[in-house]
Amino acid sequence: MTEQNIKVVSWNINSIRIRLEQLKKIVTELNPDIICLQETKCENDKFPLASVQELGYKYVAHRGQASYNGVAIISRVQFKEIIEKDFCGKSDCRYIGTEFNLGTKKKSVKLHNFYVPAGGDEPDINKNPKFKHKLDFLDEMYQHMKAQIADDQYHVIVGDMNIAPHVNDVWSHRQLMNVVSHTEVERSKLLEIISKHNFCDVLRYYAEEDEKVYSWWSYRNRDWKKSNRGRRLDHIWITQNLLEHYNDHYIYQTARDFERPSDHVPISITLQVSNIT
DNA sequence: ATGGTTGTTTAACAA
Repeated sequence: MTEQNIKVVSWNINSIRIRLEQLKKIVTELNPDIICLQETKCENDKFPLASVQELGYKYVAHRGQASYNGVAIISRVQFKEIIEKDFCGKSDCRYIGTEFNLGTKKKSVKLHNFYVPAGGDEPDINKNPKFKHKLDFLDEMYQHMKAQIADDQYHVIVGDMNIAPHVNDVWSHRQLMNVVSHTEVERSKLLEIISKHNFCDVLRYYAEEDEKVYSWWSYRNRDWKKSNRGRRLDHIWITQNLLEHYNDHYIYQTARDFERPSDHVPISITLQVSNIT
């Protein structure tokens, strides 16, 4: 971290244990102060804490379960509190938050890291309980963030939301409108969380309206770059009071070409925190 | 219209 800026990366790592070398590369290339990870697929006692700390991230908050899900926030900057919450009555480790004190006045900035359920294949709550879980999760996410922002502090919300809300967040709106991640009901629920809480959807806000923005490319395409059938499933949202502190953002598309890559690429935001008062 | 791949864990399951 410079004294001026703080860089936060969000990445669905799809197993932290097999991609530690890639995490190291991302640290070298992007030099983030804080990294939010999803799909760590790693139980708490198997979390590679020492390796992460050797990369320079002394402060670690993580919640994981075997085989599936799991989230982590690793940081060079000390946080003063960890926020843990279960959603939908399940202990499936899809959320973790941390509270920092930043800027000259040591103002509270809360960072929220989400891994929204993918929702299965069939976009019908009567046939597919995983899709119902996804919609229920979004409702609870709405309420959780409503309670969180009641303190009128600074909030950064990141994660794999598993929803591409805008028409140009997918390679073909027409072909994906009945595909889970881009159905009307999911898109409107996600957009409602953003708009009703007055968040800024950073990656879309700083793009042209007709510009395609992707963070994920399926493993099931032979050549992801050639077919370029991407979706913007990963998000960074900030409260309006942080918009004036926005410095930069980045989608690290190069990571999709790593050897044995995750299907998601890291996204980042840089905030100028020195003048937070 | 269908199938395509990956990770965890070892036959499915989830993404």
